[in-house]
Amino acid sequence: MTTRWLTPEEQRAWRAYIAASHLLEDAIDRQLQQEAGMPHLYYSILANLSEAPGRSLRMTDLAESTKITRSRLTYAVTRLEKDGAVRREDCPMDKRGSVAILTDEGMALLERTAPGHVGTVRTTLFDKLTPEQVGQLEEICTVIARGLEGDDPQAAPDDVPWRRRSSPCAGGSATADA
Amino acid sequence: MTTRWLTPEEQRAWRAYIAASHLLEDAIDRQLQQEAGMPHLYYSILANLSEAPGRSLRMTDLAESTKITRSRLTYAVTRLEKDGAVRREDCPMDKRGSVAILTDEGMALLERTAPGHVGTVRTTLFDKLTPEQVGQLEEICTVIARGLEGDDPQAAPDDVPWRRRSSPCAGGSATADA
DNA sequence: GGGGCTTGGTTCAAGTTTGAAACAAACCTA
DNA sequence: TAGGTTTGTTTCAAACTTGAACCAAGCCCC
Repeated sequence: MTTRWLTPEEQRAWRAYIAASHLLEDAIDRQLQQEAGMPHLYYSILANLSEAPGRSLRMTDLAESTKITRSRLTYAVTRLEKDGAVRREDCPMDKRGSVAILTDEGMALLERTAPGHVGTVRTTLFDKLTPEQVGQLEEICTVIARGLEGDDPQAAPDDVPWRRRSSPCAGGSATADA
Repeated sequence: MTTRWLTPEEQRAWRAYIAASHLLEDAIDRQLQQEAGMPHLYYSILANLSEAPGRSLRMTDLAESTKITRSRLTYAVTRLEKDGAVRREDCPMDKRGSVAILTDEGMALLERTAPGHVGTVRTTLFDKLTPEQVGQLEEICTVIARGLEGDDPQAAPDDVPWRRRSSPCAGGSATADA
């Protein structure tokens, strides 16, 4: 089949998207690097942990919830562990597994830096959008994400339409990415 | 001033955005790495060059148009030069400057791999959106990007509202990022 | 016409990401 | 229950990114 090129509208949208996502990620990374001493991804890892029951999550679940690869997560958690923001424990239910746990120090860091982060997200993003646009953005992103979720490149064409996973190691807590 | 946290709608939008942008970038990077042997950014650099007059652009202009730092670009162009996709020349008008030029080989690579890339952008993004959503996405991203454009962190508070730059070294050509 | 500031680009070290391989524990299943 | 496969995680080397220097070349202006 001959390529269906992008329409002019699609091209404009695509370019705008690329520009916005680069600039936005840069701005947020810079702000967090300055005030929290870590890039956005690392902050998100802490934020995700803070919302999980017991402020802890198995590595694979954490990778899934932050949308990153397991090896990237391993590296990140290793560093966060050195920083004292996270601690690793063996998973009691599954000897293969390990669990990342947000330490009190990590929680404190999060609480201390959350206002600045939210501020940046606000001024760079939400303050620029109307409430309708916020809704539109959510819809658009949700659709895209759904289409790509658990999109293991090596899954057979009409394989596994269902999705797995759920945490074993328990608790109860709060405080978000932004 | 006490922090204005994100509303529930904003939180949902923000999370969806983070997820979508990670997943999308990953999918596109994987596809391009496979079929073009380079990550998305590098492909974009070639695409940007292909559309510039003379298929060439000064480093700073290229960095500006791809929304990346100069040092990142230097590294990328060095690699693309090794690959034979790009060539560097001294800028005749300004002895400090250097110009990146898309080689015929680079152009051929682009033409060969563009269909696959467009295909991915289509199936992961545009096929999932209604025409209205494409328009909304463009608007949203344009606003965000405008707000962040040339956002040198070290620019004085109410400094330089105007923007500079324009290419010196000339020509004429085509073929887009997607 | 020689300082002093700005601009265009590169370099370097430290940090991060990638993807493939390695491992070990868990899960079949005959 | 041994053997084979899958799953959870880490490891390793190679590639990439970051930010702070650095080095010229242009600019300004007295």
